[in-house]
Amino acid sequence: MTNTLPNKEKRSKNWKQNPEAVKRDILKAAMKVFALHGLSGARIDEIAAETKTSKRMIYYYFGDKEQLYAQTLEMAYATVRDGEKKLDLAGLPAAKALAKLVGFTFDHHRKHPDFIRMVMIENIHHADYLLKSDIIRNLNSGAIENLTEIIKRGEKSGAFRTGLDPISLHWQISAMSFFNVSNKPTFSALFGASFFAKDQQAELREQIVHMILSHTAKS
Amino acid sequence: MTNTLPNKEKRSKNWKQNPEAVKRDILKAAMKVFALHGLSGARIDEIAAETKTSKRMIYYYFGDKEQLYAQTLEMAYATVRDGEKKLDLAGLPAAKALAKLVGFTFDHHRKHPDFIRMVMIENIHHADYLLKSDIIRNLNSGAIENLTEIIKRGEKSGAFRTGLDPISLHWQISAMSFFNVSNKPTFSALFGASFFAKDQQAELREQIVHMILSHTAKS
DNA sequence: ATCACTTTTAACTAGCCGTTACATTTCAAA
DNA sequence: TTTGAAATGTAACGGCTAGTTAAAAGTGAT
Repeated sequence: MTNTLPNKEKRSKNWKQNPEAVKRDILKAAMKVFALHGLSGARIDEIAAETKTSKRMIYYYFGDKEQLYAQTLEMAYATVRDGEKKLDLAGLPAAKALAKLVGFTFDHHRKHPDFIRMVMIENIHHADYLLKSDIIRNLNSGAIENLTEIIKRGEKSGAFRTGLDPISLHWQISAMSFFNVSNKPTFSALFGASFFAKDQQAELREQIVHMILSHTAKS
Repeated sequence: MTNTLPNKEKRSKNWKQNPEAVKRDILKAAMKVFALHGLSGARIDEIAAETKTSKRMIYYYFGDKEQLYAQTLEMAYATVRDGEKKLDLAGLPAAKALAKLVGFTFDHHRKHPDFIRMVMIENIHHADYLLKSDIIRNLNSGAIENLTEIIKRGEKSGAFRTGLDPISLHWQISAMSFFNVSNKPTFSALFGASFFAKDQQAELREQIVHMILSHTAKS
């Protein structure tokens, strides 16, 4: 090991060669193709064709297909969780905060179908790659902390019934928001695509908010 | 076309060669492997190894991998929908009937993870194969008819609020029952496997029944 | 004995992952 | 300014996997 390695942070400032950008470009292309075809269905050549660079560079930076997939999954979680940070619930009373959170989650999932599909694929693979990633597990504690805080406020103010479990609540919100995107193809094939049209989705959104709120409200 | 075809029903009685049994055997093996690895991830050799017969017979009876997958999907839907027919809601008042239906669906999905995984896989493929299958589409009208009937009774008796949509209701029940199985790997990787332990699942089941009932009840 | 249906054995072939050879460019450091 | 490591491009290839098929033999009704 030589200790005269150039400082990567400094160097990247004025470089035209930009390894980080190339990596991002590859990950973006990989996300597109993996989300479309799954891990085994995706072709490295197709991913390469979607990049500005070449297949050669994929192996140069990521080693093999599985490692590329693993890092793509990490990126997918990171970007989506990053978007969730923009939600600010601080000033609101508990019920309002929860309503906003549910609605936001519903919208957010709809806006990120590729992320949903990555999670679907990961479930097909029994979460093998997620389990290997320390990064992803750390990202997801935030969602629960948010809910824990809201529940606490709601119990104290008397708006919520007692004994609510943040993980169960998160599960319920996730289930309906996730299913709405993940199962759109089969559901609309069986019961009609109109269910996923704009106005029907707006109504569904309100129903879900209502379901969660009436479930958490003091009876 | 020769009209001297032997009567297949009669023939199968004393035959040792039994094409129907071979096909069923293949479909069963295919279901196992497709559900485990997906369409592109599944290996014909692995499917063949799971059968009592050989790889060649798969092609003899099913043509190619895609047709085998398509028929496996049809079988998956058929068996599961068949199991649902055992549910009898005739004598019950609407609210009781709905509660029973929700609980049953939750249990039924849990009992058929391979079916759930086939549907997940089909969603990854944008329901391409489901759309080609007339058989499957016809199978699924039953679920909606059941709900329509329950809603009608509930509205008439005053137990339910008016304006309930059977498809929305079916969506809500499906979402939570489906997600519970489909996303078990990632969810338990992120938030702990204890959530899927026996007692916690029983509690979740009750919560879901409660959510649906309080949502349909007259406010 | 015939003939369609069924089954076995074994091979073929295409595609795709992964690798490598080789040349060139970029930029920091000596 | 020379040196050298890191980064990129082009192009080809090799090996193995896995889907598919050829050919021939077996089975059983008529």
